[in-house]
Amino acid sequence: MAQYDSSSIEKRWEEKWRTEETYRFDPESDKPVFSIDNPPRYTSGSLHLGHATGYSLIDFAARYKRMRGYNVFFPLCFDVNGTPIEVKVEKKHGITKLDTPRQEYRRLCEEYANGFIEEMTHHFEILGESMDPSIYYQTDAPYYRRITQLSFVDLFNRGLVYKANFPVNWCPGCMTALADAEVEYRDNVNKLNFIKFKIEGEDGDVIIATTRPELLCTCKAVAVHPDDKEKAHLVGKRLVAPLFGKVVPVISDPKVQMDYGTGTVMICTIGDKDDLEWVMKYHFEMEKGIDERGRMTELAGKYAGMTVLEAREAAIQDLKDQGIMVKQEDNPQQVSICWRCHSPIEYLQVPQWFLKTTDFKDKILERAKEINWFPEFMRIRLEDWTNSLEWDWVLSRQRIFATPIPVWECEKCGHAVCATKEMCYCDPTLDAPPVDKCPECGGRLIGCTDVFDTWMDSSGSSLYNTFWGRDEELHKKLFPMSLRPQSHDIIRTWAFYSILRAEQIEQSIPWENIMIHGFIMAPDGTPMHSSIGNVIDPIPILENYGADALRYYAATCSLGIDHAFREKDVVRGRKLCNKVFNIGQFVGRFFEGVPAGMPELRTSDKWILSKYSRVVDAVTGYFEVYQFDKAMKEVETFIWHELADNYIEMVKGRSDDAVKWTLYNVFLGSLKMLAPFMPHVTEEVYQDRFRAIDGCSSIHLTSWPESVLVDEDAEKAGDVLSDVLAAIRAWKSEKKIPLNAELGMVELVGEDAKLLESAKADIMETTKAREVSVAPEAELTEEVVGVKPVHAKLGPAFKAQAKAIVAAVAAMSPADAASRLAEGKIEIDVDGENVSVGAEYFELDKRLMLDGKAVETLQVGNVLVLIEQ
RNA sequence: GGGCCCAUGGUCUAGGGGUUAUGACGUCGCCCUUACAAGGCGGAGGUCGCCGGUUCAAAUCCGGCUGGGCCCA
Repeated sequence: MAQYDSSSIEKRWEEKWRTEETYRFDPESDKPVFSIDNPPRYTSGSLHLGHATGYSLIDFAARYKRMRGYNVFFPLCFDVNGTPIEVKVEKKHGITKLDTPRQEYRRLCEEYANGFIEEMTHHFEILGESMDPSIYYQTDAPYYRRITQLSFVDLFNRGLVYKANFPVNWCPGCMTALADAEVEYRDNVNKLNFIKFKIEGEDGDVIIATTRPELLCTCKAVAVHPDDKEKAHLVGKRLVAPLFGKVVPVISDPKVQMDYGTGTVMICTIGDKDDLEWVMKYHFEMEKGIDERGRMTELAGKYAGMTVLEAREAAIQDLKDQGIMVKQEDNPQQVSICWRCHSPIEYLQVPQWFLKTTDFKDKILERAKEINWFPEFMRIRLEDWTNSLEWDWVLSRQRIFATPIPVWECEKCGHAVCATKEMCYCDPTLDAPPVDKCPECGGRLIGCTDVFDTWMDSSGSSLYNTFWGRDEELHKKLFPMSLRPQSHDIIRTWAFYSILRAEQIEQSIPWENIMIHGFIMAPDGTPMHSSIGNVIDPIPILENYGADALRYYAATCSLGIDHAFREKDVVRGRKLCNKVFNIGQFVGRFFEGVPAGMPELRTSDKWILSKYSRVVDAVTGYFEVYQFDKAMKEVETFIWHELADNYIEMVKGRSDDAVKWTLYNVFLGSLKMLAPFMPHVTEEVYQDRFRAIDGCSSIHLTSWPESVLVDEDAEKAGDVLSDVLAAIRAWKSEKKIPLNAELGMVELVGEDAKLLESAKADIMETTKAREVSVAPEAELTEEVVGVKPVHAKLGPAFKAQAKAIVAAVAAMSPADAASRLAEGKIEIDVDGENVSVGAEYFELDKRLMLDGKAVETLQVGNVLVLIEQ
């Protein structure tokens, strides 16, 4: 009759937790701290199923640690920075950053992003996440940006920051650098030009294919594939590029596509993404053939001043005129264009700020080893990434909605003056520099308009969270943090940069542990994309099934790998809520007058307590290594199948102290183990059934359960008992006898039957038998019905002969084999060799027989159950 | 193309050399039993992606292939 109604119940407890500040981190407390470097949620608005799952996994750890007595630091936080918001704001208001005053542009971005925060905070609440608003932060706030700037000042003063040229996506139409997110693609067909390069010092020439002959003026090399035997002789030679007469080497590189064009490609600075990669890989000197306006530079000689397209046409004409053009082919390609003005994008070198990173590779690898990775293999990804680094971190971005780089530069000599620590937070486009004039040449200082890569902000979260730069004492106490939770796609960014920053600022790891979860896929296992239209909105799922049910699904997602969404698991979660709720409804009546200390227990009580104790140990172990899926399964199986299906079914009719005490403790402990996963339903049951006795204001403020007793004899007896009861239930089911129908006598015979001597009352109550007896063995005859080889012993002892031994024994009748084994060993002929195999290599399946009795018989392990109806 | 990971009944999943391969959902049959029919009991359903190798023994270890996921500044 009773059903668990998630919607009203969840809301009630969420409100209580909020108003009572149940999850508040206490900076004054003496308890050990467990701090979580929670991923600040990006303020994009809608809640994604992946977020719902990811943050629930983190919450499991937070709640578990709280119950283990830790002062848990789990901040509510938001990431409010960067290009995606700029792009959305420009679309929403129909503006561009070029035609909007800087401050106004920032204000619109802030307004837009902040507009989501209330709703997103609400999302966390209805998911039951135990984040603490008292340690709230958002990454666009001056108090957060100050930390980014402070750390930069430190790095700047230590000489770890420098300025150099670096290629960026550049839009000649808008005259601005573009983030990758601002680049769009368009299908296009242009000409692939086959042109002749002379081999230096030889007759003969080589034909290369290029779509960008205007860039011959920046040609750096010609590349062929290492497997290309026809062209192998060219490698190491030098070619003379036409039009400009540049002499360039021939190199071999596996990135060359042998079947494209002639399989010989020219590398320029910089025509396309492949060029970019080669330039970075081989450290070619970068020559600037195209300027910021999209016109050819002086390097292009007679083409200087022309637009790229004009220069290309002119170059093609000249190549044709000189007889260097062999042929032209149509070439379908994707061209990168600006999302604002649709101009083709060029890779252009512009001055950028760098943070020294490659010098720290070894340190980062060392730190990565000091951190515990869950799962372990994720560290390999970080190591591979670190080892593959070819250049330093480009810190600067030519954007607006981010943390300003606190630097002023001399307009005459370019000397850079950094802000003092006291000045931070500051905005050099508004604030005055720390000195009036350039200390080098006395020139005017101009505020830097560049901002930081937002990873500079994000990677400082472990510093911000531990009060670095704000409260030295607290920082000492809190740093490094305990846990970084994150997804696997941002190992090379968030995890990597966080480790780098902690090393550079604190010569330390940022956190002791890192737990990395996978992605939630669409039900068919493919990624969810709004463009495909297969995105699942978690809100209706929350409304239909409740947060605890969705969290149950999250718990089934093992760490490190991707999971297709399974609504069926959410349904299962709801059923588990209902089950737990109903157990609560039912067992409450046992709790009147629960004895304080452990009373005299029956075997069945010891059995469930012993099982329970093992489950507590197993679940605790799984939580310690963030294996929530295994912890969940262990708790669920125990509550549902051992506690409810077996023990409660068995003790329904009892009301003694032993059953009261056992049920109270086992169910309370089980609820507590479930509480991190399903905070609402466990709170409901706790408040309704346990609070008056246990006395805590919330189950989430109680302490984690401990094992009570381990009694192997009771467990064995209990296992036999539950097998016997299950067999009798199954037998009734098969005979179409109602389960609650009375039975005459149940007699138990055999080797293990005596274990059940103390459980006779339980059997009587559960099976409704009028009498239960345990019979002596004498009345039985024993028959061997099977002789099973023990492979684990046989294999190592007999190696290659094992197979023949197994076959020979299988060929004998079980009775025959058993009678030979009864004498100690069996003689077997293996390829003419007489092998003697001892009885210890076999197990016997026995059947116990009672002749001439008109009863139903059930064989349960070594126990023969006789039933008189 | 490179690195890491994944592939197990109809579907999803556990298991990482040694009895009869785990569980959920679905499916079939039975049961209103002093909480829960959103429940209980029982059954059917698997060449553990493919091909090789190591081993007395491979779902499990190794190599290759196929398909999928994330990342590659």
